[in-house]
Amino acid sequence: MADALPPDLVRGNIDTMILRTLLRQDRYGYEIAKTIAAASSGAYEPKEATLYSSLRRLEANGLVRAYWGDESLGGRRKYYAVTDAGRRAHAASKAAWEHAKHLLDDLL
Amino acid sequence: MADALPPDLVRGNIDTMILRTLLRQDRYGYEIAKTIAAASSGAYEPKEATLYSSLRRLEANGLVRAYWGDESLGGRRKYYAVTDAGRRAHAASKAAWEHAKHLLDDLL
DNA sequence: GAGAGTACATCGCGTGGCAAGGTAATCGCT
DNA sequence: AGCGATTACCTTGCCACGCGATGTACTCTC
Repeated sequence: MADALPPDLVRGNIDTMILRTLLRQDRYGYEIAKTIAAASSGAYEPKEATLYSSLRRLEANGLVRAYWGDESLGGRRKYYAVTDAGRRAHAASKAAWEHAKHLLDDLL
Repeated sequence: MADALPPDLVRGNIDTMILRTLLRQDRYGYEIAKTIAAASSGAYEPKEATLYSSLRRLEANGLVRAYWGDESLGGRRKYYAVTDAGRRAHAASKAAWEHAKHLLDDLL
C-alpha cells in the first residue's frame, strides 16, 4: 500500500509528525521514517528527501538537536532529540491542526 | 480576524472548497470568496490570486464551466457552474480528506 | 470628486515534497 | 568469495501553488 497522504497534506505537517516520534525517545533518521510508517499501518512513509530536509529545517529552527551515535559498527546513525522549543512547537502545531481540521470540515 | 488556515492546508484543498460552494448554485468569483469567508465565520477568505488561479485550474480540468453573466450594468460577472466531473471530483476529494484526516490524527 | 466597495486579472517570489542519483557498511544466501 | 538486499546517510533540481503586489474599470455614497 502506497502513501494515502496527498503531498499537500504532508507539506506543512511532516515537521510535526517527526517531532511527534521524538517525544517518546531519541531516534535516528531512518528509524523515524519506519516509526511513521508503522504508526500509519504502512499507509504513509516519508520519502528520504522529505525526511532529511525536514530534519535539517527542524535543527536550523532549534526544534531538535542532533548527535552521532557511537555504535560506529555498521551504518553510523545520527540521532535526534527534541528541544524544549520543539515540544512547544509540537503542541502549538497540534492545536492549530485541531482548529484547522474543524474549519475544513465546514468548508469542504 | 485573519485566515486561521495555514497556506499548506489551503494548498490542495482550495479547489474542493470552491467546488463545494458551487454545489448549491452557480456563483461568480468574488461571490465564491465571500461565501467561503461567511462559511468559516470570517476565519478564512481566499486571496484573489489564489481564487482565480484555482478557478482557471478547475476549468482547465473540466470540473467547472464558466459563462459571463448578462447584467452588463456595473461590474461584469463571470459565473461558474460545476460539471458532473466536478461533482464526482468533489465527492472523491471529500472522501480522501476524511481518510487523510484520521491518518493525521494518529501521526501528529 | 474622492474614497470605498465590487469585480476581474496577471506577474514573480518563495516554500517544500519528491524523483533521481550518490556513498558506504553489513548481512544473508549461494 | 561474490552478490543482492537492507540499513543508513545526503544532495541536486524540478515543479506546483499560495500569496503579495499591482493594475484595470465600474458604481455608489458623502
